Formats: sequence, structure tokens, C-alpha cells
Amino acid sequence: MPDKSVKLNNVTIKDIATKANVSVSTVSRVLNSSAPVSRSTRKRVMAAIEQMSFIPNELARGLVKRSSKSIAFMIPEIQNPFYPEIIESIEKVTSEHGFSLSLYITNQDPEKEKYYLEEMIARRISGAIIICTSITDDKFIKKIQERMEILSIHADVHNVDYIDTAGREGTKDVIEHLISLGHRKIGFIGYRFNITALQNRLLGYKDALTGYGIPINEDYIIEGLALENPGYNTAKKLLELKDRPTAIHCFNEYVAWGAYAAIKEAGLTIPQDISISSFDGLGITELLSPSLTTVIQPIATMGKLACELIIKNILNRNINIKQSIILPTRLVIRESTCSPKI
Amino acid sequence: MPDKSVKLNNVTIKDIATKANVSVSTVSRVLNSSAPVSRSTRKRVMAAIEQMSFIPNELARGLVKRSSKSIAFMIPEIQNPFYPEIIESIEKVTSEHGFSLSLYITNQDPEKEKYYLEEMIARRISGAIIICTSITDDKFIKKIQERMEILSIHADVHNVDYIDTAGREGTKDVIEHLISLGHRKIGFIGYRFNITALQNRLLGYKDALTGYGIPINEDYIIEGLALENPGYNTAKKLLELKDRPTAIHCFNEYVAWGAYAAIKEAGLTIPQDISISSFDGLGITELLSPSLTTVIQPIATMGKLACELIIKNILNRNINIKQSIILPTRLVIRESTCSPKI
DNA sequence: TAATATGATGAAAAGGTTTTCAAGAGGGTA
DNA sequence: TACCCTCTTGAAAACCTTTTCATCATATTA
Repeated sequence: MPDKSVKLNNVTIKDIATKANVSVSTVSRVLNSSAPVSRSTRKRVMAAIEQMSFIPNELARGLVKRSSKSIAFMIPEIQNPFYPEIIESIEKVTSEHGFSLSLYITNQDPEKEKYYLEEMIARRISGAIIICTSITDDKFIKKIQERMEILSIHADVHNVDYIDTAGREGTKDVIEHLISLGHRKIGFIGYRFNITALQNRLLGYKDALTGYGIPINEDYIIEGLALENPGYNTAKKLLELKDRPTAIHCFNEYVAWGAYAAIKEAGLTIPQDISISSFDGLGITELLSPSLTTVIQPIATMGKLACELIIKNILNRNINIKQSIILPTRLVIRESTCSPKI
Repeated sequence: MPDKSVKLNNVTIKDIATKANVSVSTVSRVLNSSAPVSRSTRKRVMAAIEQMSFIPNELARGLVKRSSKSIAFMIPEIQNPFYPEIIESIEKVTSEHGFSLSLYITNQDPEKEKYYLEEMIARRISGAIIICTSITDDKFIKKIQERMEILSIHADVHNVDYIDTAGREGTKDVIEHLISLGHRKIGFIGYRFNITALQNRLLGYKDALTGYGIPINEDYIIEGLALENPGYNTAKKLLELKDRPTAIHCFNEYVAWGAYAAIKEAGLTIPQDISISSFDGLGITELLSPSLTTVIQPIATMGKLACELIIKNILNRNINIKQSIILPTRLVIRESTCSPKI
């Protein structure tokens, strides 16, 4: 039987020092190039490291440095393909800078969010990027901030660095597009989480309608979605309305997919029978058919900026002023929207 | 201007000891319930902890415990929705057991894979789950194994715990289904990464054809896919063949989506003009239309088992025998397959 | 030549825990 | 009364680094 047994080989900086016949301080200097070391000693030390395949203990390092050189990303869920996409962009930056990336999935449970943030502090995580958080307890956040950098995406938290995309304006744009096509009965499908981004985009929806003097029909707006198959179930409901909308805008593309399924199942055709629009610009959505009219938010850029900013703050903890960055969106008109049937 | 300035408040076990008028050892005992402490002292200590909002330093803890109580998950990519799905199941288990989860994305670059594994050791990660690895260097793996638990998914690495699903059998099943419908010209679309799982499922494809005496047409098999839009581009190529297949099996569902797009773009209908089948059973795929005939592999179970097994091994490092678990798959016939036109 | 700067190195403290060992206080038993 | 146990606690070592301070040798400057 194959035996994967183990002898815990733990060579330390001390062993290297002994082998290279120098002090541990010198080894440390070689390791970190933190002070000049003569060419010959350096060579000896390097050789010892190589021979003993020494790997420095980051735990000990972090202990004295008071930081673990790692970033946490706290997300409500991961099934929505928006998250993998932004994770990818964040991971790229962390790995470039020698930070590791920890993932925390909260299901947007505020208790869990708080618990995780404290856990991050325990682990001396250097900084946390939180997205779509539901925490509103400013005092708590302030306490956390005393111990760790935080940056929030898609939710404007008091005194916390903030990155978002122009959800209100972007949504207004696409709704105006629908209106310009002749739609007056426009549905709005929200999302399972009650996040500020949702409220924000909903405002854009109302802006557009109001701007054109179209009364807001609350029956057309569905905010809190079911846990399973969000989008699918909601779209179904909208389709069952006596005076059903001729167009539906979906808060995000994950929801739009569900709507697509529901509409096809009902035997209706997009866009002839009903127009669909959405918000996100996910790579994967480009495979949808008919292609989806959507508001593209620069997801990768958002992740990249967020991560770069938090790393900058970590490396240079004296930047004390809250930063806010709102990135522009871009409407892309594709096949899923057209004028309503007369 | 809002000022988020900081005074690094770092209360330690020592401060608690002073405040509660006990020794640090006693505080530690309270913290870990590692030894009996009298009711009254415990109370005083707890009060001090509460009052000073003390959070123990996991770095220091990990240093003496020689482990950071964290699991790493190393994946080649994250765009394929298979990964979020398995991440979710793993995160559930890690968080239940008080482990944190670190994510490493390798793009299946063997150098990066090695680099990351060493980084994990530096960080005293307790265990690494690796999936679809391309590392074949047994010596290297053995060295890693001396320092950290490893478990491999979808790739059988020498002497490393191994979890997989029955890709060969599952693929054979679905190909036989296509054959039974009357298909003889069956394409196979692979994936962008050259992983053992791919070779494995390809064997199942060949098993089925051979079993029915159908000659294997190499033109119908495409293994190495382009980086962008895998599936889409490949399906296009297959459609352009003079004698094009009447059915296409896709290695995974991410690829199948691309194939759907290509086929619709070519003005063909699924399944009347061409049947499509795949492998995965992703939740998100249920939204595809027409619904996809697929081989369901128990992704969440796989992640859960993997994580539970590695945690068991971490907690109990004397299990020295390689474990292999192969989970069964299940064919689900839906709308995307039918008999070929005569 | 004397004073000073620079380069190379080591010793020891610090970072915050857990763990081992030792010891004191009571209670019970012979 | 003398001895042994158990319960509770503290002191100190260990975990593995980085960093500060000090020392010595050599090179530079006045």
C-alpha cells in the first residue's frame, strides 16, 4: 500500500545560520536585502538555503511585522458569475504584489459578516475588500478600521474607501433606451440581496420613467427575490400579470438569465414579445441568445482599482482621507430589445 | 474632510492578564479551555477580554501550533462556473471547522503551481486542495507533502489523496445515448487545459464508439482549445467540416454554452439539426435553452468530501495511506438531444 | 596623523501565543 | 499529625523571525 507518511522537516533560519557559519541576523539580511552583506557571506548563506531547501516561516515574519501580507475578499455569494469575474481581477493584483487572497462568503448575513471581520483581524489580514455588505453599524466598522484597512465595493459605508460604478445613471440610460423604443410598461427585477447597489439602480429606473412622465407602477417592480432561481421565478410572476410589461429590465445579468428561461418557457420570444435589458457586462453573458442589451460596468477595472488602492493604503497607512471612486458605465444595445408590438 | 485615521490598538493576552490580575498562562487556559480554571478567575478574565475587546493573534498562535488553521484551494481558472460551484461547497466546510480559505489561481502554469505550493508552506497553510493540476514532478510533490497535507481533485497524482468523478464511465453513458438515438457522426469538444480529466473522459467517448463498432474520426475530436471563447470557436470549426457531425459532445458545460452560441449563430437548431450533450450538471446551466442533456457529476459532494477528508488528515496526521474516492455520475436526458435527421 | 564615516557582523530584544514544569493550597486518609 | 491527591495558578521556555544596538575593521577626510 502506498504510504504517504511524514517526517516534519522544519529547517529554520537558525539552521541556515549554523550551516553558513554566520549569525541569524545576517541570514535575515540576506533574505530581505534589508542591509548590506558582503558578497562572500551572501554566497555562503544562499548556498545553505538552497541545500537545505529552507522556506521562511511567514507566520513568524508576520508576527514581528504585525501583518500577514494577505488580503481578504468578503462576498455575499459566489454563484452569480459577477463574483468570479471580480475575484479574478483581484487575485491578479494580490499575486502580483506578493499578497495572498482569502475568501469569505457571507450569504449577506450581518452576523456572519461581523464574525468574519473579527476573524480577519485575528489573522492579521492586512486589508479587507468587502462587497455589497449589509453592515450599517458605523461604530463596529470604526473599531475594525482601527486594526485593518477596509475598502467597500457597491456599498457606501461611512468613512470607508468606496468604489462603485454609476448604477443610477447606467440604469437610467438603458431605461431611456427602452422608452425611446416605445415601451411604457417596463418591469424591474431586483435581486435576492437588499444591497445599496439595488436601491441605487432602482433610482435610475425611476429617474428615467419620471423624466418621461411615465407613472411608476409598483406591480412592475419586484425587489426581494427568492433564494433559488432568482430571475426565473420573478419573471414568471411578471408574465402572469393581467397587464404585463412589454419590457423587463433586470438588476443584473444573473437574473436576466433566469428571465430568459422563464420567457422561453412561456412560449414568448425575445425581443418580439418582450424586451429584456440588464446590467453587468459579464463575459459569459455574451453567449446568451438572443444577445443581451445591457449596461456594461467595468468589473475587472473595479476589482483592480480596489485592490491596488487597498494595497497602497496598507503600504502607506497615513492616508487618512476617505476615497470614493465611481466608474462610468456604458450602454450596449444588442438583440434583446426592440419596439413593442402595437 | 472625513478622516479615517488610525491608532493601532493592540491589546494582547498580557494586557488581559494584568487587568484580570492573573498570569498569561491562565488567560490562555481560559481562551482555549485547555485546562481547568476556577469559576471566579474565569469570570474575571472573560470580563477583561470583553472590556478590552481583545482578539487573540492567530499569527502567534499559529507560530507555536505550527499551523495556521487555513486551507488553500488552487484552481487553474475561475471563469468556468464549475469553479465557483465547488468553491462554495469547500468554503462551507472550511468555515464550519474554523479554517480560513485561501484561493490561488494558476492558469495551469506549472511554474506558478509550484511557486504557490511553496508559498503555502511558507504561510503554514494546513492543507491544500489542488484541482486539475499539471504538476507531474513526483519528487517535488513528495517534498511538499512532507510539510503540508495535499489532496487532488480531477487529477491522479502519485501518492496524493485523490477525489474524482467517474468521467470515463459517465462520458461513455452519454455517448451511448447519442448512439442509441441513431448518431454515428459524433464530435468531441475538449477544453483549454490539458488535464487528466479530459483524457479520461475522452477515453469514455472512444469506449462507446468502439463498443458499437463505430470508427473513430480524429477530425471530430478537438482537444486543445483557444483561450477565449472556448467552445464557441471550436464548435464553429466542427460545423464547417464537409461531413459535419450530427451530434457534439462537450467536455464540460462551459464549453457547451459556447457551442450553443455558435450553433445558433450558424442558423441551426438544437436538437433538430444537431444534438448537443455535455458533462457537469452546473446549477446555472439549467437556464440554458433548450435544456441540456448532460452527465451530472456531484460537484458539491466532491468539494465537501475533499474538504472534510483533508481536514480529517490535518487533525490526525498519522493516516498514511493514500485514499482515492471516485464518485458516480448520472446521465440526464433533456431537450438538446434527439435522433438525427434522415 | 587623528578623527570620522562606512561596511560587515553578532547579540539580544521584541512580537504574542501555547505548553511544560513547578509549586502552593486545601482536603482526605492512615 | 504526617502524607498524598487534586485543584489552581505562575514562571519560563519555545515557536521563528525582524530589528535595534553595539562592535570592530576598514576607508575616507581634514
